[in-house]
Amino acid sequence: MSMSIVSAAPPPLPTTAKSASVVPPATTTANTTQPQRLAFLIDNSRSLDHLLQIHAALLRHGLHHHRILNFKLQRSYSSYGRLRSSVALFNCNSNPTVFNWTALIHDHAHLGVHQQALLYFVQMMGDGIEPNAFTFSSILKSCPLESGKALHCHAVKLGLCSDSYVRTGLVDVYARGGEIVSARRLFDSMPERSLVSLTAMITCYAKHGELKEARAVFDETLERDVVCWNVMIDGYAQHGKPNEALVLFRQMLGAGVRPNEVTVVSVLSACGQLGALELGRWIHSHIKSNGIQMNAYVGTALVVMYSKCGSLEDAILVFKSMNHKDVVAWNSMILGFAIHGSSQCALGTFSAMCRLGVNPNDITFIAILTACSHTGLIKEGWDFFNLMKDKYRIQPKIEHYGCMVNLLSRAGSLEEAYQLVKEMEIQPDAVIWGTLLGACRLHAKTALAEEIAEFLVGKDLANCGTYTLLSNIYAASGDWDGVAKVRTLMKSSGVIKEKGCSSIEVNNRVHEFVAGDKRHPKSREIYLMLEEINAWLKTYNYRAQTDTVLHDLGEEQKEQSLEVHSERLAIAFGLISTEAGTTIRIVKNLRVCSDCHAVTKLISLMTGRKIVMRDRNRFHHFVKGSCSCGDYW
DNA sequence: CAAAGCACTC
Repeated sequence: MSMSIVSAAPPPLPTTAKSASVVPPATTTANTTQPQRLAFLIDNSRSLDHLLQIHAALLRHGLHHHRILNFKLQRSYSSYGRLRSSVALFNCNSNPTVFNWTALIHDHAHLGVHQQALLYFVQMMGDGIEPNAFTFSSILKSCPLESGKALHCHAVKLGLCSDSYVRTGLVDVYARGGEIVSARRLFDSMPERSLVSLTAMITCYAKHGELKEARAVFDETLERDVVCWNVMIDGYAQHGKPNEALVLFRQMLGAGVRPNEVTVVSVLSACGQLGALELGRWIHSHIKSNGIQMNAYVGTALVVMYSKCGSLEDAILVFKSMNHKDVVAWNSMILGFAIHGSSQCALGTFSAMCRLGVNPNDITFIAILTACSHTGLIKEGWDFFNLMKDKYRIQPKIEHYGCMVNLLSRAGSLEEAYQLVKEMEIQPDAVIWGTLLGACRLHAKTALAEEIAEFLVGKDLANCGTYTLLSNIYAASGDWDGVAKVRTLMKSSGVIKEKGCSSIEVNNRVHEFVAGDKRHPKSREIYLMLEEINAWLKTYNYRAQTDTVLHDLGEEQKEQSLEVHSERLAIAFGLISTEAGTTIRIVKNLRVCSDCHAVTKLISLMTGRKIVMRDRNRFHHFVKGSCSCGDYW
C-alpha cells in the first residue's frame, strides 16, 4: 500500500524503525523541490501514521511554516478525524488566508461540529476575510434554515450563486428545512445538473416521503453512483415501502454498482420491516465476503434486522461481536429483548450498559419500559420512569407515558393509568387513548370505554383503531346495537379499517395473505391444509372463541370467519411449503387475535413445529403448545 | 500556490 510513496522518491525522513518500512530513504534524485515532494506525500498518505511521520519531517526541514504545506497537513488531519490537530495547525498560522479558514470550517462542518463551524465563519468575517464559493459550500452544511437563508442573500451579494457547489449546498439547506418548493426552484435554475445536485434533490423528496417525485428525478439520472442508489433505496425503506427498497436494491446489483455500508443499512432495515430473514442472512454474508466494514451502523442494523425477523439468537451473536457499541447499539439490543418478551435480559443489558459508562438516552427508556410492560413489571416500570426523570434529567415524552399507561392498564390498574393520562403535562395522543381502550376491552370495562370513545369522537381524535376496539367491546358483550352504532359512526367519519395482513417468507419471497384470501397460486393446497388443521383441532376438543367475532352472525358462520384469518392462511402455507421440523415465521400487521393465538399454540403442539409470530407489538414464540408471552399480551 | 456539494442504525 506504500507503493505510491516509494515511487515518489521521497527525501530522507526521520529514521524510526516504523518509518523505514513505510517511507524508505531516497535512492534516486528527482528534480522536484522538497516542498513539492512533501505536498505529494501528504496528499497520498494512507494512514495517520504516515501523516505523523511527514509532519515530523516537515518540522525537521523547517518547513512547518510553509503556507501550502501547513494547509494540506491541516486538511489531512481532519480527514482522519483529528479535529484537534487540525485546529492546532490553524492556530500556528499567524496570518490565516481564506484557504485556512475554509479548511477549518469544512473540517468542523464535515464532522458535525456545526455550532463551532458557524462560530469560525463569523470570526473569519470579523477578521475581514471575504468568503468565497468554497467557504459557502462548506458552511451551508452546518446551517439551519434561517441562517442558511441569510447566507443565501450573502452569496447573492457576492455573486457566488452561479457556482454549482454553492447551489447544491443551498438546495440541501432548503431541503433540510422542509422548504421543498424553494429547493426545487433553486435546483431548476441551476445552469447544469451534476450527479450530486440531482442526488441532493432526490434526497430532499425522499426525506419528506415524496417518493413519486424522488423517483421521477432518480429516473432522470442516467449515470448513478452508489450514493444516488442509496438515497432512493433508503427513501423507500424509511417510508413504508420496504418491498420497493428491495426491488431497487436488486436493480442496483444488476447495474453493477457495489453496495457499501450505507446501502446495507437501508436494505437490512427493509428486511426487518418485512421479516425477511433469509434475505437478511444473505445480506449478512454479503457484508462478510465483500469487505463491507462492520461499523456501528452496520452492526446495529444487523441486530435490529435479526431481532425483527424473530431470530433473537443471531441478534445477540452480532451484538456480542461488535467492537464499539454506542448508545444506539445498546438500545437496539434492549428493544430486541423487550419485543421478544425477555424482560430480564433487557434489564440485565441495561445494567451492563450503565456499568460500562454508556449513558442511556430517551430511547433507552422507551426500550426498557417496553420490556416492563410486556411482562407486567409494575414496580420496575415506576423505578425506571423515576430514574429517567431524577437521575438522567430526561423529560418524559409521549412515548414514555404510552409505555407506562400500557404497563399499568394491562396489568389491571386501569384507574391508575387513567389518572396518569389526566395528570400528564403533555397532550395525550391517539396511541395513549387507544392503549387505554384496549385495556378496557381486556378487563371488560364498558363504561370507561364509552367515556373515552365519546371523548375521542368529540375531539375528532378517533381513528380506525378506536372504532375497532369499541366495536370489539360491544361485540364481546353481545351488544349488537352498540356494534351497529359504531359501524354507522365509522362510515360517517370516513375512516377505513386497516385490514389484517400476514406474511411469510419462503425461498426468498415474501407471501402476503389477507383474511379469506384465495389469490395465492397454491390456494387449493392451503385450504386443504386448513381443513386438516380443523380436523386436528376437533380431536383436541378445541372450541372457537366466537365472542371475538365482530359481526352479528350465527355460531357456525363465526367459526368459519375465524378459520380463514390471515395468520392461519400464512401458517397453512408455511406448513405445506417448508421442510418438516423447521421454524415457521409469520409477520402480522395488526395484533394477533386471541382465537388465532390459542389455535397456533395447538398447531405447534400437533406439528412439532416452532412458530415465531411477530404482531404489531411484539413476538410470540409458539413451542409445544405454549407461547413465550405466557398469554400476557 | 492550495480547496468544495449528496447517503446510514434505536
